[in-house]
Formats: sequence, C-alpha cells, structure tokens
Amino acid sequence: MNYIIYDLEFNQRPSVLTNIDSNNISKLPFEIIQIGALKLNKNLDTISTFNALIKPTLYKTIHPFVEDLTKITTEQVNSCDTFPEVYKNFLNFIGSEEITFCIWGSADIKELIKNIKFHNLSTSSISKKYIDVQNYVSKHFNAPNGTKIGLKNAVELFNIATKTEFHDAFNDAFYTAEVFKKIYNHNIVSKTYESFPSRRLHQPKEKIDTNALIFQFEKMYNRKMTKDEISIIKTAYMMGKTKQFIKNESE
DNA sequence: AATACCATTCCGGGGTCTCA
DNA sequence: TGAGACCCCGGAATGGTATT
Repeated sequence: MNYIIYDLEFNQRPSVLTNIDSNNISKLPFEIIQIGALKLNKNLDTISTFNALIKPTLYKTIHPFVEDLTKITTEQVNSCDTFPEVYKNFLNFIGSEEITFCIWGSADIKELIKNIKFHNLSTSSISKKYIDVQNYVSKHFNAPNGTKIGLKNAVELFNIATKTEFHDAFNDAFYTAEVFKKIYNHNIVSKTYESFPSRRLHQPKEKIDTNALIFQFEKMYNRKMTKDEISIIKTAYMMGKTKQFIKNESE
C-alpha cells in the first residue's frame, strides 16, 4: 500500500465577469493549475514525485490574487498541458498499486473530483480513500474548537526546516508529507470521499390514518361505528401513545 | 476575492405530559 | 380532543477560519 500525498493550486473566476458561460462557473468555481505530489511506500520513504502546471481552459487568466499567492503567471501556464493530459500523467504516476491519498484539508479531494468531472473524464480509476492530515494535526495540537491549523504553522510546530516557499503545490505536498510522518500512527484511518454527501433522510411527519383505524374496528366488530365510538377510539389511540397509564414495576 | 466548512446560535415544529 | 407548558431535535442562519 502506497501513500500519494498531493496538493493543488487553483485559479478562480475573475472579479469582473467576462463572457464566460455562467453555467460553467457554477459547475467549477476553482480550476486546478498545479498538481504536486509525492509517493511514499508503507515505510514512508519517498519513492517517486510528480509536479505539473496546468493550462486552464475555463479561467484563462490567472486571478491577480492567485498570482500573488502562488507566483504562478498566465504566461507560465500557457505553455503547459491542459488538465486531461496532466491528469493522465498523474494517474500513471499513481500507478496500479493500492493507494491512499494524504491531503491537507478536505477541499483538495473535492476539487480534484470536480475538475475530473468537468472535463468529462472518468472518476472510476481514481481512489476515493484519503487521509485529511490537517484534521489529525489539529487534533494532535488540540486546536481550539472550530479552528484548523494552517500548513505553515504545522510545519513550524514540528520544527521542520522550511527551505522552499509555501503555496506551491509541490512544496506544500512535500511539507504535508513531512508533517504526515510526524503524526503517523496506527490510529490514523482513511475516509472515503462521497461526491453526494449522505444527507440524512428526515423523519416524515407522523400522521394518523384515522380512516384506516376506524375501518379496522368496523371490520373487527362487523358494523359501523357511531360518532361517539369514533371519538372514543381516536382518544384511546392517542392516550395509548402517551403511555400515561403504563404502570411502573416498582408500584 | 470567492468559496467551503465548522461550530454556534436561534427558531419552530413536533412530541410528551397534564388537565379538563 | 384541545389547550397550555415543557423539552428536544433538526434546519436555517451566522460568524469565524481556512483554502486557493
């Protein structure tokens, strides 16, 4: 079993809307422009790495905010392959052995699947098993309720040397791997990503089928019930439900 | 800037219980 | 049954934190 630790950088919709199809925007708010990854074996040795920029096809110019954060420019990505090609290479890199993804937060698995679907590619060949490293680290350091530890903080808390910049998909994947090694233990279990979050089916309102109730009595007694009887039956049924006449054993 | 997630908070509906 | 008091739970709204 291998671990694939990966990180993504996204581009996003420009602040000023252009002629981009609004239908697509709702489908894909974040377009992947870099995938960085490391493959670790079960002893957590790095056995292979992957790093690729991606030419966006939906939001073709890098949002200034994203460029500032990631230092990735429109020029840079323009000479790169588009997502389908890079994804194919990424799958090759992952290989055919059984794997578990390790990611920082849960957003990256979600966005990866969204991007795959956006390009009408199959999601069947990609593992849905993942470990949210950020979640385990936040627990490890007892992060206050409702807060998560950022990658940079985690790296500093573990005194991991920071030789390279953050907000680069490969570097962040590398740091995530280093942090993963620090917290790795046998209590860590992977989760399975569901694209359709299992929304709990809410209880339907309890509605008494009065007609069926009365009909049952009429069948049992082989006659029509009078108005009074109907009223008494209904009341008795409700009273039965309240359990207010149940005797306690101690009494 | 845009988005997602999480915990917290708030509200209302439903159920329960009691009384008449 | 119907009214009123109470409680509990789920959904909606909110605010903070994180992601790029």
